[in-house]
Amino acid sequence: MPGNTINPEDWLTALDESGFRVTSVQETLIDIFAHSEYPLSAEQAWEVARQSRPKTGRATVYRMIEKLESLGLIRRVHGYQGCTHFVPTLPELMMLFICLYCGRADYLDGQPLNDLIQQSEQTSGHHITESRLQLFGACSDCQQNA
Amino acid sequence: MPGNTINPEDWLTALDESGFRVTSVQETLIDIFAHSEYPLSAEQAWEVARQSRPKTGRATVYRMIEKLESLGLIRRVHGYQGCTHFVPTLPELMMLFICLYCGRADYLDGQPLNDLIQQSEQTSGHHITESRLQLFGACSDCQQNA
DNA sequence: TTCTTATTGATACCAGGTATCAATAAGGCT
DNA sequence: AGCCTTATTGATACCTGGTATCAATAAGAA
Repeated sequence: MPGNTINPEDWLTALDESGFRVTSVQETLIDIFAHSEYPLSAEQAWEVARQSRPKTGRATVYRMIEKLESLGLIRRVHGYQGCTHFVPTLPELMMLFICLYCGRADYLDGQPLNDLIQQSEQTSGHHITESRLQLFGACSDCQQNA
Repeated sequence: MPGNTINPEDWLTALDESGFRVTSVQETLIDIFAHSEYPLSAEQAWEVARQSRPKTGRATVYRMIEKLESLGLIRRVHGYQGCTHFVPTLPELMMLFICLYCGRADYLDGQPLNDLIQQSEQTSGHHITESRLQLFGACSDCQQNA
Protein backbone atom coordinates (compact mmCIF):
# COMPACT_ATOMS: atom_id res chain seq x y z
CA MET A 1 0.00 0.00 0.00
CA PRO A 2 1.61 3.30 -1.04
CA GLY A 3 2.59 5.37 1.97
CA ASN A 4 1.76 9.01 2.27
CA THR A 5 4.39 11.60 1.57
CA ILE A 6 3.92 14.25 4.21
CA ASN A 7 6.65 16.65 5.21
CA PRO A 8 6.50 17.56 8.92
CA GLU A 9 8.54 20.69 8.25
CA ASP A 10 5.66 22.10 6.23
CA TRP A 11 3.30 21.59 9.14
CA LEU A 12 5.58 23.48 11.51
CA THR A 13 5.83 26.25 8.96
CA ALA A 14 2.05 26.32 8.67
CA LEU A 15 1.66 26.64 12.44
CA ASP A 16 4.32 29.33 12.57
CA GLU A 17 2.71 31.30 9.76
CA SER A 18 -0.64 31.10 11.51
CA GLY A 19 0.90 32.93 14.43
CA PHE A 20 1.33 30.00 16.79
CA ARG A 21 4.50 29.48 18.77
CA VAL A 22 6.62 26.55 17.76
CA THR A 23 7.16 24.23 20.71
CA SER A 24 8.61 20.83 21.35
CA VAL A 25 5.26 19.11 21.93
CA GLN A 26 4.15 20.37 18.59
CA GLU A 27 7.14 18.88 16.87
CA THR A 28 6.59 15.59 18.65
CA LEU A 29 2.91 15.36 17.78
CA ILE A 30 3.34 16.53 14.23
CA ASP A 31 5.95 13.86 13.69
CA ILE A 32 3.59 11.26 15.08
CA PHE A 33 0.65 12.21 12.91
CA ALA A 34 2.61 12.94 9.78
CA HIS A 35 4.33 9.57 9.79
CA SER A 36 1.56 7.21 10.86
CA GLU A 37 0.04 5.13 8.12
CA TYR A 38 -2.78 4.17 10.46
CA PRO A 39 -5.50 6.52 11.66
CA LEU A 40 -4.65 7.62 15.20
CA SER A 41 -6.92 8.57 18.05
CA ALA A 42 -6.00 11.23 20.60
CA GLU A 43 -5.32 8.60 23.24
CA GLN A 44 -3.11 6.64 20.88
CA ALA A 45 -1.18 9.74 19.89
CA TRP A 46 -0.79 10.62 23.57
CA GLU A 47 0.59 7.18 24.31
CA VAL A 48 3.12 7.41 21.50
CA ALA A 49 4.07 10.95 22.48
CA ARG A 50 4.87 9.95 26.05
CA GLN A 51 7.36 7.38 24.86
CA SER A 52 9.72 10.11 23.76
CA ARG A 53 8.31 12.86 25.95
CA PRO A 54 6.93 11.37 29.17
CA LYS A 55 5.48 14.53 30.68
CA THR A 56 3.26 15.30 27.70
CA GLY A 57 -0.19 16.26 28.98
CA ARG A 58 -3.43 14.75 27.76
CA ALA A 59 -5.15 18.07 27.18
CA THR A 60 -2.21 19.25 25.11
CA VAL A 61 -2.71 16.39 22.69
CA TYR A 62 -6.38 17.26 22.28
CA ARG A 63 -5.48 20.91 21.81
CA MET A 64 -2.92 20.08 19.13
CA ILE A 65 -5.35 17.85 17.29
CA GLU A 66 -7.88 20.65 17.29
CA LYS A 67 -5.26 23.01 15.94
CA LEU A 68 -4.03 20.65 13.26
CA GLU A 69 -7.57 19.84 12.17
CA SER A 70 -8.59 23.48 12.00
CA LEU A 71 -5.56 24.19 9.83
CA GLY A 72 -6.60 21.29 7.60
CA LEU A 73 -3.38 19.37 8.22
CA ILE A 74 -5.12 16.30 9.58
CA ARG A 75 -8.63 15.09 8.95
CA ARG A 76 -11.05 13.00 10.93
CA VAL A 77 -11.79 9.48 9.81
CA HIS A 78 -15.49 8.72 9.98
CA GLY A 79 -15.23 4.99 10.20
CA TYR A 80 -15.78 1.72 11.89
CA GLN A 81 -13.46 2.58 14.75
CA GLY A 82 -15.71 5.54 15.48
CA CYS A 83 -15.11 9.11 14.45
CA THR A 84 -12.19 9.84 16.72
CA HIS A 85 -9.23 8.91 14.56
CA PHE A 86 -7.17 11.18 12.37
CA VAL A 87 -5.02 10.89 9.27
CA PRO A 88 -2.82 13.45 7.54
CA THR A 89 -4.52 15.50 4.84
CA LEU A 90 -2.84 15.31 1.48
CA PRO A 91 -2.47 18.48 -0.57
CA GLU A 92 -4.70 17.41 -3.44
CA LEU A 93 -8.28 16.16 -3.14
CA MET A 94 -8.00 12.51 -2.34
CA MET A 95 -10.46 9.77 -1.48
CA LEU A 96 -9.69 7.89 1.69
CA PHE A 97 -9.67 4.11 1.77
CA ILE A 98 -9.31 2.16 5.01
CA CYS A 99 -8.47 -1.51 4.96
CA LEU A 100 -10.69 -3.43 7.36
CA TYR A 101 -8.02 -6.09 7.81
CA CYS A 102 -4.72 -4.28 8.36
CA GLY A 103 -6.26 -0.93 9.29
CA ARG A 104 -4.01 1.07 7.05
CA ALA A 105 -5.14 4.17 5.18
CA ASP A 106 -4.64 4.63 1.48
CA TYR A 107 -5.34 7.65 -0.64
CA LEU A 108 -7.01 7.34 -4.04
CA ASP A 109 -7.22 9.88 -6.81
CA GLY A 110 -10.01 12.32 -6.05
CA GLN A 111 -11.12 13.01 -9.59
CA PRO A 112 -13.99 10.50 -9.60
CA LEU A 113 -15.34 12.24 -6.50
CA ASN A 114 -15.17 15.59 -8.25
CA ASP A 115 -17.11 14.16 -11.15
CA LEU A 116 -19.71 12.66 -8.84
CA ILE A 117 -20.22 15.95 -7.04
CA GLN A 118 -20.65 17.89 -10.25
CA GLN A 119 -23.10 15.34 -11.58
CA SER A 120 -25.11 15.29 -8.35
CA GLU A 121 -25.29 19.06 -8.18
CA GLN A 122 -26.85 19.17 -11.61
CA THR A 123 -29.44 16.48 -11.05
CA SER A 124 -30.41 17.56 -7.51
CA GLY A 125 -30.29 21.32 -7.77
CA HIS A 126 -28.42 21.55 -4.47
CA HIS A 127 -25.23 23.49 -4.15
CA ILE A 128 -22.65 21.10 -2.75
CA THR A 129 -19.87 22.83 -0.85
CA GLU A 130 -18.34 19.94 1.01
CA SER A 131 -18.13 16.19 0.69
CA ARG A 132 -17.07 13.39 2.93
CA LEU A 133 -16.31 10.08 1.31
CA GLN A 134 -14.75 7.04 2.85
CA LEU A 135 -14.21 3.64 1.37
CA PHE A 136 -13.68 0.42 3.30
CA GLY A 137 -12.69 -3.08 2.31
CA ALA A 138 -9.71 -5.32 1.72
CA CYS A 139 -6.57 -3.63 0.44
CA SER A 140 -4.61 -5.24 -2.36
CA ASP A 141 -2.00 -6.59 0.07
CA CYS A 142 -4.55 -8.17 2.38
CA GLN A 143 -6.33 -9.81 -0.56
CA GLN A 144 -3.05 -11.40 -1.64
CA ASN A 145 -2.31 -12.75 1.82
CA ALA A 146 -5.81 -14.10 2.42
CA MET B 1 -36.83 19.11 -0.66
CA PRO B 2 -38.44 15.74 -1.35
CA GLY B 3 -39.38 13.98 1.87
CA ASN B 4 -38.52 10.39 2.53
CA THR B 5 -41.16 7.73 2.13
CA ILE B 6 -40.60 5.36 5.02
CA ASN B 7 -43.30 3.05 6.30
CA PRO B 8 -43.07 2.51 10.07
CA GLU B 9 -45.09 -0.69 9.73
CA ASP B 10 -42.22 -2.25 7.80
CA TRP B 11 -39.83 -1.46 10.61
CA LEU B 12 -42.04 -3.14 13.18
CA THR B 13 -42.29 -6.14 10.89
CA ALA B 14 -38.52 -6.21 10.54
CA LEU B 15 -38.07 -6.17 14.32
CA ASP B 16 -40.70 -8.85 14.74
CA GLU B 17 -39.11 -11.06 12.11
CA SER B 18 -35.73 -10.66 13.76
CA GLY B 19 -37.20 -12.23 16.87
CA PHE B 20 -37.63 -9.10 18.94
CA ARG B 21 -40.77 -8.43 20.92
CA VAL B 22 -42.93 -5.59 19.69
CA THR B 23 -43.42 -3.01 22.43
CA SER B 24 -44.90 0.41 22.78
CA VAL B 25 -41.57 2.20 23.15
CA GLN B 26 -40.49 0.64 19.92
CA GLU B 27 -43.54 1.95 18.11
CA THR B 28 -42.99 5.39 19.58
CA LEU B 29 -39.33 5.56 18.62
CA ILE B 30 -39.81 4.06 15.20
CA ASP B 31 -42.45 6.66 14.46
CA ILE B 32 -40.09 9.39 15.56
CA PHE B 33 -37.17 8.26 13.43
CA ALA B 34 -39.19 7.21 10.42
CA HIS B 35 -40.94 10.56 10.13
CA SER B 36 -38.17 13.02 10.93
CA GLU B 37 -36.72 14.83 7.98
CA TYR B 38 -33.86 16.02 10.16
CA PRO B 39 -31.10 13.83 11.53
CA LEU B 40 -31.88 13.08 15.18
CA SER B 41 -29.55 12.43 18.08
CA ALA B 42 -30.39 10.01 20.88
CA GLU B 43 -31.06 12.86 23.27
CA GLN B 44 -33.33 14.58 20.77
CA ALA B 45 -35.25 11.39 20.13
CA TRP B 46 -35.55 10.85 23.87
CA GLU B 47 -36.95 14.33 24.31
CA VAL B 48 -39.53 13.82 21.58
CA ALA B 49 -40.44 10.38 22.92
CA ARG B 50 -41.17 11.70 26.39
CA GLN B 51 -43.71 14.14 25.00
CA SER B 52 -46.06 11.29 24.22
CA ARG B 53 -44.58 8.74 26.64
CA PRO B 54 -43.16 10.55 29.65
CA LYS B 55 -41.66 7.56 31.44
CA THR B 56 -39.48 6.54 28.50
CA GLY B 57 -35.99 5.73 29.79
CA ARG B 58 -32.80 7.14 28.39
CA ALA B 59 -31.04 3.81 28.06
CA THR B 60 -34.01 2.42 26.17
CA VAL B 61 -33.59 5.05 23.48
CA TYR B 62 -29.91 4.17 23.09
CA ARG B 63 -30.78 0.48 22.97
CA MET B 64 -33.41 1.03 20.29
CA ILE B 65 -31.04 3.11 18.20
CA GLU B 66 -28.48 0.32 18.40
CA LYS B 67 -31.11 -2.17 17.33
CA LEU B 68 -32.41 -0.08 14.46
CA GLU B 69 -28.90 0.65 13.26
CA SER B 70 -27.86 -2.99 13.41
CA LEU B 71 -30.91 -3.91 11.35
CA GLY B 72 -29.94 -1.24 8.86
CA LEU B 73 -33.16 0.71 9.36
CA ILE B 74 -31.42 3.90 10.40
CA ARG B 75 -27.94 5.07 9.61
CA ARG B 76 -25.51 7.35 11.34
CA VAL B 77 -24.83 10.75 9.87
CA HIS B 78 -21.14 11.56 9.93
CA GLY B 79 -21.45 15.26 9.79
CA TYR B 80 -20.86 18.69 11.11
CA GLN B 81 -23.09 18.17 14.10
CA GLY B 82 -20.83 15.30 15.11
CA CYS B 83 -21.41 11.63 14.40
CA THR B 84 -24.29 11.08 16.77
CA HIS B 85 -27.29 11.75 14.58
CA PHE B 86 -29.38 9.27 12.65
CA VAL B 87 -31.58 9.26 9.58
CA PRO B 88 -33.79 6.52 8.13
CA THR B 89 -32.13 4.23 5.61
CA LEU B 90 -33.88 4.06 2.27
CA PRO B 91 -34.27 0.68 0.58
CA GLU B 92 -32.10 1.44 -2.42
CA LEU B 93 -28.53 2.75 -2.30
CA MET B 94 -28.81 6.48 -1.86
CA MET B 95 -26.37 9.28 -1.32
CA LEU B 96 -27.08 11.47 1.66
CA PHE B 97 -27.13 15.23 1.35
CA ILE B 98 -27.43 17.47 4.39
CA CYS B 99 -28.30 21.14 3.99
CA LEU B 100 -26.05 23.30 6.14
CA TYR B 101 -28.73 25.99 6.35
CA CYS B 102 -32.00 24.22 7.15
CA GLY B 103 -30.42 21.01 8.39
CA ARG B 104 -32.71 18.75 6.42
CA ALA B 105 -31.59 15.51 4.85
CA ASP B 106 -32.15 14.67 1.22
CA TYR B 107 -31.46 11.46 -0.60
CA LEU B 108 -29.87 11.43 -4.05
CA ASP B 109 -29.71 8.64 -6.56
CA GLY B 110 -26.89 6.27 -5.61
CA GLN B 111 -25.85 5.24 -9.10
CA PRO B 112 -22.99 7.74 -9.39
CA LEU B 113 -21.60 6.32 -6.15
CA ASN B 114 -21.79 2.81 -7.55
CA ASP B 115 -19.90 3.94 -10.61
CA LEU B 116 -17.26 5.65 -8.51
CA ILE B 117 -16.72 2.57 -6.38
CA GLN B 118 -16.37 0.30 -9.39
CA GLN B 119 -13.93 2.69 -11.02
CA SER B 120 -11.87 3.06 -7.83
CA GLU B 121 -11.69 -0.68 -7.29
CA GLN B 122 -10.19 -1.14 -10.72
CA THR B 123 -7.60 1.60 -10.46
CA SER B 124 -6.57 0.86 -6.87
CA GLY B 125 -6.69 -2.91 -6.75
CA HIS B 126 -8.52 -2.77 -3.41
CA HIS B 127 -11.72 -4.66 -2.85
CA ILE B 128 -14.26 -2.12 -1.64
CA THR B 129 -17.01 -3.62 0.48
CA GLU B 130 -18.48 -0.55 2.07
CA SER B 131 -18.69 3.14 1.36
CA ARG B 132 -19.68 6.15 3.32
CA LEU B 133 -20.48 9.28 1.40
CA GLN B 134 -22.00 12.45 2.62
CA LEU B 135 -22.59 15.69 0.83
CA PHE B 136 -23.11 19.07 2.43
CA GLY B 137 -24.14 22.43 1.11
CA ALA B 138 -27.15 24.60 0.36
CA CYS B 139 -30.30 22.76 -0.70
CA SER B 140 -32.34 24.08 -3.61
CA ASP B 141 -34.91 25.65 -1.26
CA CYS B 142 -32.33 27.48 0.81
CA GLN B 143 -30.61 28.82 -2.31
CA GLN B 144 -33.92 30.27 -3.49
CA ASN B 145 -34.62 31.97 -0.18
CA ALA B 146 -31.11 33.39 0.22
C1' DT C 1 18.65 39.30 29.62
C1' DT C 2 14.17 40.73 30.57
C1' DC C 3 9.34 40.84 29.91
C1' DT C 4 5.06 39.58 27.99
C1' DT C 5 2.02 36.23 27.04
C1' DA C 6 0.99 31.85 24.49
C1' DT C 7 1.42 27.28 25.71
C1' DT C 8 1.71 23.54 28.77
C1' DG C 9 0.51 19.89 32.35
C1' DA C 10 -2.19 18.61 36.31
C1' DT C 11 -6.53 18.46 38.03
C1' DA C 12 -11.26 18.76 38.30
C1' DC C 13 -15.04 18.56 35.68
C1' DC C 14 -18.71 17.52 32.11
C1' DA C 15 -21.60 14.84 28.84
C1' DG C 16 -22.65 11.25 25.99
C1' DG C 17 -23.11 6.68 26.35
C1' DT C 18 -23.10 1.89 28.81
C1' DA C 19 -23.64 -1.80 32.58
C1' DT C 20 -26.56 -3.39 36.23
C1' DC C 21 -30.57 -5.05 38.10
C1' DA C 22 -35.15 -5.27 39.92
C1' DA C 23 -39.77 -4.46 37.95
C1' DT C 24 -42.70 -4.94 34.01
C1' DA C 25 -45.06 -6.82 30.15
C1' DA C 26 -44.92 -9.81 25.40
C1' DG C 27 -46.57 -13.55 23.81
C1' DG C 28 -46.36 -18.77 23.67
C1' DC C 29 -48.72 -22.44 26.07
C1' DT C 30 -52.38 -24.71 28.29
C1' DA D 1 -58.65 -16.29 29.75
C1' DG D 2 -54.82 -17.10 32.81
C1' DC D 3 -50.04 -18.65 33.63
C1' DC D 4 -45.17 -18.66 32.93
C1' DT D 5 -41.00 -17.67 30.87
C1' DT D 6 -38.01 -14.38 29.62
C1' DA D 7 -37.10 -10.18 26.71
C1' DT D 8 -37.57 -5.51 27.55
C1' DT D 9 -37.82 -1.55 30.29
C1' DG D 10 -36.58 2.40 33.53
C1' DA D 11 -33.77 4.06 37.25
C1' DT D 12 -29.37 4.40 38.79
C1' DA D 13 -24.62 4.14 39.01
C1' DC D 14 -20.86 4.14 36.34
C1' DC D 15 -17.31 4.81 32.70
C1' DT D 16 -14.61 7.22 29.31
C1' DG D 17 -13.54 10.48 25.85
C1' DG D 18 -13.11 15.13 25.86
C1' DT D 19 -13.09 20.12 27.98
C1' DA D 20 -12.39 24.12 31.40
C1' DT D 21 -9.38 25.98 34.81
C1' DC D 22 -5.30 27.78 36.44
C1' DA D 23 -0.67 28.09 38.12
C1' DA D 24 3.89 27.07 36.11
C1' DT D 25 6.73 27.17 32.07
C1' DA D 26 9.04 28.68 28.02
C1' DA D 27 8.76 31.31 23.13
C1' DG D 28 10.34 35.01 21.20
C1' DA D 29 10.20 40.20 20.83
C1' DA D 30 12.47 44.15 22.80
